[in-house]
Amino acid sequence: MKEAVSIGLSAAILAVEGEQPCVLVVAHEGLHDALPFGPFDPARHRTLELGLRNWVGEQTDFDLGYTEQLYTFGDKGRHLPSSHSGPGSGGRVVSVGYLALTRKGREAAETQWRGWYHYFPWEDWRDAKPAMIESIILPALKKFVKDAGGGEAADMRRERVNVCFGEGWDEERVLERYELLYEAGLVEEYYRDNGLPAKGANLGTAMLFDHRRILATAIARLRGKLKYRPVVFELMAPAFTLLELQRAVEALAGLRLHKQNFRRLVAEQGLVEGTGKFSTPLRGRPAELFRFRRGVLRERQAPGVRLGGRRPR
Amino acid sequence: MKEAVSIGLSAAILAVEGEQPCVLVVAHEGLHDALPFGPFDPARHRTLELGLRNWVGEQTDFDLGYTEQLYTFGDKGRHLPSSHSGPGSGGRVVSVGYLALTRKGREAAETQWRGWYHYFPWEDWRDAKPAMIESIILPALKKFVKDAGGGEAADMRRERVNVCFGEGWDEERVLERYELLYEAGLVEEYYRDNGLPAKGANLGTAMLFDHRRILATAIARLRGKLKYRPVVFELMAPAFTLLELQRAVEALAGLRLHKQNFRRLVAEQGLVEGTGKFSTPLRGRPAELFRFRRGVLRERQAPGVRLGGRRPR
DNA sequence: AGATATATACTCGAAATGAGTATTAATTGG
DNA sequence: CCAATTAATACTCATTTCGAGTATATATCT
Repeated sequence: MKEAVSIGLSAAILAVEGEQPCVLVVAHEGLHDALPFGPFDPARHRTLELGLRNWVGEQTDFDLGYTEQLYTFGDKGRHLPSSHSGPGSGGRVVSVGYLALTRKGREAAETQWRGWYHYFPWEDWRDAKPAMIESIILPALKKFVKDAGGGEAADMRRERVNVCFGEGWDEERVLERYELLYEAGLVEEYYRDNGLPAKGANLGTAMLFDHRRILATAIARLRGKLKYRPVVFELMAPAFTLLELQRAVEALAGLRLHKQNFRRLVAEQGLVEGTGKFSTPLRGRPAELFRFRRGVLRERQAPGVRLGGRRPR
Repeated sequence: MKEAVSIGLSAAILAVEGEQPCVLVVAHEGLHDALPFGPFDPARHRTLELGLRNWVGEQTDFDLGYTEQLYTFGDKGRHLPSSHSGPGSGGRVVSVGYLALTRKGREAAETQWRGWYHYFPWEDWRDAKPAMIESIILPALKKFVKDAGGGEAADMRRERVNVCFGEGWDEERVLERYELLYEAGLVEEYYRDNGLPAKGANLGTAMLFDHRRILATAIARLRGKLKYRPVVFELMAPAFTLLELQRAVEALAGLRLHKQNFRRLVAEQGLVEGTGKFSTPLRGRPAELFRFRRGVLRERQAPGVRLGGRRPR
């Protein structure tokens, strides 16, 4: 090895508050939002995950509950310009991204929670299909296909556009969509990474380095996992009503669910158990408070909240 | 960063031949089988994956088709003893594992294909539930639970044993099972990594470093992906009969499938299309040859071979 | 011709899924 | 107190999917 390599650990720390899914960001250098990021020090930490937990514990007050490694990025040029490689190091930074789930609490000084649809406004289909898809994204992607100049390259682009934004919204393809918009020059990072002057539509809020890509990976992974592992409960208070649970799932998935079927599912699967206590809502009938039933882990194969969502058009 | 870190890239290169799922290994130092492994040189390679493709191309004759990053391991002490850290480096090795799918071809001199159930004999349920589960694994794990001395620690172990080897075989939990057997001292690597004299049952064939763990991760990922992405076709010849396809899926999943339902599924999903040609088998009625229908990628959300397998007891 | 092996077609009941309607229990404004 | 409103909860129903068969067709081998 001739060039020094250092390892950076980035974490997409996620939470839900009511109907809003959030991510913990640091207002980095006053320029771009960034994910909490720390170096891995092999002298101090036995494993990568322990390194992560260590500096997250130092920088914020969180107890990371569930954590999961996402992906290791080592790109030069693209999302990681070498001029910003990291503190005190001249060489390459390889960054290992993590997903962490937590309950919202008091954050440290420089960090704050932000709704993640600020970064991915096209991903929230709860109220309706986001208008920007028809008005901005699809026309721009049509041009992107055209610019390939016909032939096989154009076919591949057309297929990607269709898979990402065509008929049949697949809520899990968050990363694929972001990568497509990146390549089509629809997000700010594209111009920044390539040293070009910004032009055209810049969709969503940009982030530092490749952090938006890591966040996209995290959301995609979480949306997938939701369906076959009871991960939502990491984000919920110890007791909750079924509607609160549903709203949380909807927030994460970016879709509306059918209420009656949702409760049937959750109940039949044995994911929750009643506490006997009831909520005291401002209006409407009080709902029973439920808690997560740990037993499912033993009993069922894939205990998750399968979401047969409704996709508005 | 005080200590030097180097990045190693390991690849689990998988193929299927008839009924046998294989992995490409190098007979390393005459001691243990190893996965093809190479250093990442940041000076030469723009991305991690390009680095991987580069030296795999050098060491073997393969064109890696589908590749996917699996996991980045940075453990000290455990699977990566620092005395074997890698060529010419004194510090830690962080290893990035990859899954690659290919069609079996002529391999290079030092490499060879081996059936992956040599390393994980408990994972092959095609003929019957492997006898070693009842005769060796479960008794040993029972002792492992007992050794925790009751209380919460024992409960957690019991739950893990139950999830991994209890009622309801989940073919995807390959890594979880391997990790459990490791911790319970049922595989050779446990004794090697901890500098202990080997004792008790050593299940399956051991591999170098943490390579068996990476292979377990690869198999788990592949078994999962099978169901919602048409990855099997990366392993098949351009034309194949439906039974050949089924045998390949069964080999990967380690389960038997219901023939009539399998073809119904594959046909209804539009995963394949007939070529009009027919096989000329040694005995029995000739079967039509099919090819993968690329179109599905556009049309369907999760085009995979959903396997409602039969699990013998 | 008959045995054997495989391909392919079709059936049937059970369970899961998607989309409702109906009813109940609370609050709020008149 | 009554009607409107909001939300919880119960129940229905058609459709699809799934698991497990039976039945029949088309080869080869002896």
